[in-house]
Parts: sequence; C-alpha cells; structure tokens
Amino acid sequence: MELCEGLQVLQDRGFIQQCTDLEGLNNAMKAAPITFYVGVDPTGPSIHVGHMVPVFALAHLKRSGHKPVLLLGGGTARIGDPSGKTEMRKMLTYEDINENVQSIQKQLSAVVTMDGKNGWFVNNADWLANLNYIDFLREIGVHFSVNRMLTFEAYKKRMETGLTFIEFNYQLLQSYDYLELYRRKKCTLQIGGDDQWGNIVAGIDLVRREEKAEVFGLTFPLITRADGKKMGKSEQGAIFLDPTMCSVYDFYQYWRNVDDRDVEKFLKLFTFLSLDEIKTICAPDADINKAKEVLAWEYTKLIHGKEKADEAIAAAKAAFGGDGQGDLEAMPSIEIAESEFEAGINIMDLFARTSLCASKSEARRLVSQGGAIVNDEKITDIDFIVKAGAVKDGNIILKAGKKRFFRVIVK
RNA sequence: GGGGAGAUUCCCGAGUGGUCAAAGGGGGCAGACUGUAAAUCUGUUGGCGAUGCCUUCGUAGGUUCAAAUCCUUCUCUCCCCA
Repeated sequence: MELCEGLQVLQDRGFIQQCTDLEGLNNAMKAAPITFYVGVDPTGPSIHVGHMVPVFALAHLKRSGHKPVLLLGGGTARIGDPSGKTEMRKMLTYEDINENVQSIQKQLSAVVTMDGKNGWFVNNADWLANLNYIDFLREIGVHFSVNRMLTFEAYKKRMETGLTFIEFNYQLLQSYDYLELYRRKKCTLQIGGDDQWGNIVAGIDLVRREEKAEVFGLTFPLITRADGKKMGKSEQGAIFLDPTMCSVYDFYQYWRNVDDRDVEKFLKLFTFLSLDEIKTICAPDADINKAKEVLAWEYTKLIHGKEKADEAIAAAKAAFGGDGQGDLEAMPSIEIAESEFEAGINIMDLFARTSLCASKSEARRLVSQGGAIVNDEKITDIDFIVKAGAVKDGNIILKAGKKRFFRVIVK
C-alpha cells in the first residue's frame, strides 16, 4: 500500500504504533485533507516532554495539509483518566484546571500555530461542564457495555488496585469528545499515545452508532528510554517546557545526555530534521556526541527559541569545555552579595543555598565524598570557608560531581 | 450493612514494646572507569557543626520508664458476603 505523505512521514519517523484501519485512513487522507485531533489533559501547570510526541505528530500532519484540533481537556481533567495509572490521581480544583488550560495553551501556541481556520485549540469543558446527567446517560451511556469496558486493559489493571466510578466514566467523556468534534468540525481522526487506544476505539464506536460515520484512530508507541527509565524524567523531576520549572540549561543537558541507543529515535521524534540529515548525523562512523548536541540544540531551539538554545550550548561548552571560557548565561544561578564573601561563607552553607544540594546534610556528604568543586578546585574540608578571593569576573562556579554546574553571581 | 486484611522513610517492601532513623531491593547522589553515553565496582542516601539532639512508620488521643510495634477514635484502601 502506498501511503499518503502525512502517514508516510509518521511511519518513517516511528510515530505509528497501531491504527484502527490504516488502509481506510490512508484512502481518506489521500482523497482530501482531513480534520484530526489530539487531546492533552491539563493536569499540571506545564506540559513536559512526555506530552510532546502527539504534538510533534500533529505538527507533521499539519505540514502535510491536514487540519489539527488540539483539545485541551479542561472538562476531562475534572474526572481524571485512569488509563495507565495504578491509582487515582489527586482531584484538581476547577480553578487549578482553568489556570493549567491557560498556561498550557500558551506553551503550545509557541510550538504550533493555530490560526482558527486550519487549526484550532478547543477546550472540552465547553461541552462537558454543563452536561445534564440523565440526558447524557440516555443518549450516550446506552451505547457503552460495562462488560466490554471491563475487558479493556486499562480497567483490568485497576481491578487489582481499585477503580472508582468517577474514573470509570472517563472513557464515556472522551468518546463524547470525539463525537462532538465530529459533529462540530467533521473530525475523522483521533491520535494519541498507545495508552489511549481503548478510549479512542470507544470514541470511534460511539461516532459510528450515533452518526453512522466511519472515523479513525491512530496511536503512537509509548516512548521509552533504552535504560528503561521513564521518558522525560530526570533526577530533578520531569523535564518541563516551562523554563521556571526546568531551566533551559537542564532541558538542553537532558537531551545532550541521552543514551547512545536513543539518539536516532529521538531525532526522528523530536526534531524536524529530514531523515537524510538524521541518517548522516547518526552514521556509524559519525561522532555520536555531535549527534547528541544536534538533538539537544534542535529541540531546545524549538521550545525555547534559538537565542536561548545558543546560550545553553555555550553554557555547556563553558562547563564541559575545560578551558572555563564561554557563555555562562544559561547556567542555573543565584545571586549572593559580595559582602557575604567578605565575611566568608562556609562551603556546606554555600552549596546548600544552590540547587545543587537540597540540604546542608547533603552538602556535607558531597564535600566529604569529594564531589564538591569550587572554581575547578576540589574541596574536601567541611570547614572550608569561601572568601571574596574566589570570585572571578563576578562569578563563582560550583560543581557537584563532574556534571552538575552552578553559577554564583556575586553582586 | 456484616466479616476479614491493610496504611512504614522518594518507590516497593521487612519490622509486632527497648539494641529502629527503621532490613532488603529499586531509584537518587558521589567516587573509580569513560565519551557530558552505557555497563560494572565502591561508598552514601530524614534534618541539624552532631559519638548527641530534633522530626518521621495514615489521623487524633491513651497505656508504659520506653511505642512503627499495645489500646481507643477517625480517615482511606483492598478482599469476601449482602
């Protein structure tokens, strides 16, 4: 089967896990541009890189002429999706959800443009929030078989640990979203992570029953890392797009440090470099570290802009280059008054004030284990006092181990 | 509604009156090795200038010289029965 441009791109880049009817979808997409949607539930103030696969897929399809609807789940977030979770998520207040919708839409607007003619942001709170319970049950609820729902993997898993009725309803709401988007925008494709498979096919069934229409579903593989750790989780926490929750430098470093085995996969998923370029970058005789730099820079540029990406790469070069030269701008930092250094600051106190150490005890451990470095000088004495003499060009560079850097700006 | 089991430090999970800041594993951090990778080995992993003190074993009380461990209240979870 010859795939249309949009599907071919997704296929080549590793986005496709399963499709309800690839041939049918392909024919539909060849015949005319289609409208498709992907949902993001606003469960936090910022999305993180784990959310980004669908966004990239959306961007690729948009590039090949199809019309995206990016659905923000302001309504569904009031319920909470049990799919793939072992326990119930904490319930969010309506206020928090609304704020999350605002901030996430802002974040996503920077990555994909929705002009309101060929692409839209929608919030399902618009049609879910004021549903009438009885009407909903009579119109929508009748189409759902509890017996069948219980056979879904997402629920089966929860049979062990417990599942509440509110969560059990989630699938009906997401299915209703699909129906609503079909009615409003003739949306005929829903894409999402593979954990959404059950919700997606349920929606397709609902559209078929209510509208006698055939619509499609397509899922992406759940992206894992070669070392088996969860995608987008660093030791500090999730890699958020919001620079106040995850500095641009840390964002860059996360990708700069990915496992060798993941580089090519991530270049395909998280950048728009052509497959030829990626092939060259990842050739067996090419420098793998160069490839990681490309990945990190490209992705950082996409999210934070070229200027910030350049700063991050410069900061990394300064930190790891060895000569201490380069731009320190993007390195995480704090400001400390010069007068404090006149008096002298104890090494443990200094580290504890940075994000390098969470507590003084941690700083003590770091120092006594030989991981504390001030301006390239290893300090192992916990009584060491950092004085004004350590300030160079208004900075003191702290290192915790070999990879974690911090800049103290002395004012 | 009735009966049973359970809630432990970041996670899983031992611990059933003092020797428990709490085994073991995972994860994290650091050291060695290296390529800012992986794998491996070692150390470390609540807070505090500390051979001690403070906070932590679902919540609130109580018994005791002493409680994660015993009693009572409450909250929540799971299982069986209705």
